[in-house]
Amino acid sequence: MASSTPPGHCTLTAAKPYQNHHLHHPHNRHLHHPTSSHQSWRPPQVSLNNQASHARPAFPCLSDFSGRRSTRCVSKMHFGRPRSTTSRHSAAAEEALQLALSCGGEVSNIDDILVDFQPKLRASDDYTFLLRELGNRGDWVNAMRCFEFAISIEKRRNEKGKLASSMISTLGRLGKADLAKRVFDVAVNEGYGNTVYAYSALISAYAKSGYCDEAILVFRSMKDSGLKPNLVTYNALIDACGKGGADYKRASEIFNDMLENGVLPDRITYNSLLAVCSGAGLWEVARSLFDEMVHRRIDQDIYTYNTLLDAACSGGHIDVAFEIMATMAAKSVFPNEVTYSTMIRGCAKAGKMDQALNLFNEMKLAGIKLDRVSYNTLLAIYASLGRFDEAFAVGKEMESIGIKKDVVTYNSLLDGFGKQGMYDKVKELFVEMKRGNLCPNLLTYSALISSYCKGGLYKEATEAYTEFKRQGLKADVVFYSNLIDALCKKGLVESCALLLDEMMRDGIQPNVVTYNSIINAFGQSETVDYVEAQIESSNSLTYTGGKMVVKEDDRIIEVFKQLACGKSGNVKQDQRTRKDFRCVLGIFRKMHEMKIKPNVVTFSAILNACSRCNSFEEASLLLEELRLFDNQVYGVAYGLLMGHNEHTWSQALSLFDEVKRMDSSTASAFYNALTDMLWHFGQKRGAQLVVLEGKRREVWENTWTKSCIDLHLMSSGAARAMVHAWLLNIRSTVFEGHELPKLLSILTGWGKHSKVVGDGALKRAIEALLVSIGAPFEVAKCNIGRFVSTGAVVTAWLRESGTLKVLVLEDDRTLPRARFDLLPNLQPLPL
DNA sequence: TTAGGGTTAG
Repeated sequence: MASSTPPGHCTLTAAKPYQNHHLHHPHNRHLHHPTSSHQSWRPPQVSLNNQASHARPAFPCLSDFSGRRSTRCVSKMHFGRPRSTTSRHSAAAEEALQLALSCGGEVSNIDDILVDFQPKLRASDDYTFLLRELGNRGDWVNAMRCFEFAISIEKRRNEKGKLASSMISTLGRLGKADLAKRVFDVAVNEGYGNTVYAYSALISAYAKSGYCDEAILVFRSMKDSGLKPNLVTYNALIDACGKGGADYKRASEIFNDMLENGVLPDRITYNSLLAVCSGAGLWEVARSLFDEMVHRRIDQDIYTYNTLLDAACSGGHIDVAFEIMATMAAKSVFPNEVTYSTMIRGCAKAGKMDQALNLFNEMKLAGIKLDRVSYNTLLAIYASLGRFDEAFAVGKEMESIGIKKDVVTYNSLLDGFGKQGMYDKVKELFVEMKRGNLCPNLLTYSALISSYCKGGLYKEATEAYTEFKRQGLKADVVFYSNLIDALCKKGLVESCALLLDEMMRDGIQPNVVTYNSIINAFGQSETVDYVEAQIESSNSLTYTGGKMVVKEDDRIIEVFKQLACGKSGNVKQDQRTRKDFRCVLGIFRKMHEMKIKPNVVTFSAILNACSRCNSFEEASLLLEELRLFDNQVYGVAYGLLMGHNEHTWSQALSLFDEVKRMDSSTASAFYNALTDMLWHFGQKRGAQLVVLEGKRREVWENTWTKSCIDLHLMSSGAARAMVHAWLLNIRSTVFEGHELPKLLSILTGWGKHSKVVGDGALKRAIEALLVSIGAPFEVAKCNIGRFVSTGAVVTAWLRESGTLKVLVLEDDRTLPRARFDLLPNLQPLPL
């Protein structure tokens, strides 16, 4: 029977792609000890060690069945969020600011204003106000000018220190961490920067730019200087752990350090810890922290809730997120525009577009004004769906209320048009955004270059990449993964191997997404020779966490040039299967070596590669070998493939329990891949059992009624197994003496959900199946994605003597003999 | 000192 808890030896966690740790006992064990002091509490612990403390299974379990589908990194941050301050500035400072703002940001003007106002401005308060306000408007040049002027006239060390801290934090908010460091260094050298405030501001500046290592170094040097970190310092440092790669282990170490040093955590500490969990995909830990906050009587605020909701949405728990959102008002924390855009994005990611759009209406009804991000979120949803008219309408509405399209708006549009293969439109928009003086960022170039590669426009890709480098932008793991995926989808695995090599040379560690893209390319690739050699030879290039080999030339340009010339090797068709599978194993080994945990997507990718392979021996050998890495996951796939029903099924149910915790699209991809593989190799009964288990667990929404079966979210194997099950189900209705509905429908869609838009592969597979079993259905006149029949015709067919035989599925292999009597879930289908 | 934009399966 299905168990609600995973087996003891199984550690399926929800960690971010670049995290390799396992999480032990995520639930906070201190919740039941109300008398324990802060010092006795520790945040839920994470271990970097893969070895669980409890008994080891016969085979290790190394997969990370993370349901997390996206990551957050600092490049997404929009800098310069205005800061609300309780200012102690004078009316003269206000006047000076207005004057500075009205004269267009010329440096000479600000100098004149500063000189003119000098007699009226009051020490650090007024200058702090001026430089902060200028900074809030993005004008860091004049803010610096103002700071330097104030420092030059100020004699008191204390006041100079205040100015320096303000300048550092202002630069930090603007993402100018390097400049902030320069200000800090000068301040320390000149004897006014050695304060907790200056150090904390610099830590925060590094945090905002995602430089966690640097923030920690500053923290250490602060301690070395004899300064005692305070609450703000610790909070900023924990924040750095979130923004610099969602490192929960580090965050919890800092938290412990904080407690040991007698600094009590506050609401912001918890909010920052929650943000780390959200970024790391540690939903359960986030929930424990939230409970801990309640228990500790630390008030929750809108940040707490919004971060918690983000963690829930990112973990695929959109229903839980709605439940939490519904409790907010009772705590006098009212959803704001951030709450809504978080939830809307969560819905959109989970494929619940109707709910996402409903939330927009709800937001308007609640009188919450849509802001820049809300509009961009809505626009991105439409753009991602290829609904460009609606996306542009949102853009217009946004502009009509005075919010200009920004770089995020354009990034969404570029991405959307790129995904639809509308490359001319991509080019046009890129020109338009530059004409509007918008500065393309890493995300812009990532979308642009990947789109061009997808479209085979390598000349354009080269140009865009050259421009990207010229801007001084640095590629990150997502940039590379996106590019690698685009090339993999074209079957250019050779080029991907080069890029993989290049990114490691550049000191960027590939993550599970990078490798999953490469695995996905197998079986549909043009060539595998080269990648195999690369995977083997890149042993010496294993990432060590620091800077790696200094790059001599740019291999990305080289790759594009080769592609533009049409140079990509080919391997004879008959050599592919064997090599492909050896390669998948090689990649798996490499991931293991690099401590990159395969996840559920890896599993689906491998099974899909098996489904593209015509050799049962090769596929079973691969799965058998993969059991050495993770027996729970690959043991189930292997067992079902081999027809080992007895123990496999109970293992499978445990695995399905794990999958149940993930979001619906992740879960359905898993079931789709598994059933496809089983169907492909003739394990049709097994495929049907899996698909029915998926149905029982509501993996696909509203799969069937008596009159209709909806297959549009299924793979062809899953759909075919499901059609058999449905027909057997309605057959039992007929034999029980009930009438079938007048009209029966089989929905396949027309390929909207397939990788190739309009491909219709599912429809063709179902059509062939219906023909082969003689089912009397035909394509509906008004909907090419629907097969229809009348109840009477289908009843007559179901009553025919030969129908039952064609509907009941068998496995090609059943070793040993299945013992259905022991397993209630394996009861034969109702006949 | 804390919250909402980009990559894999489908």
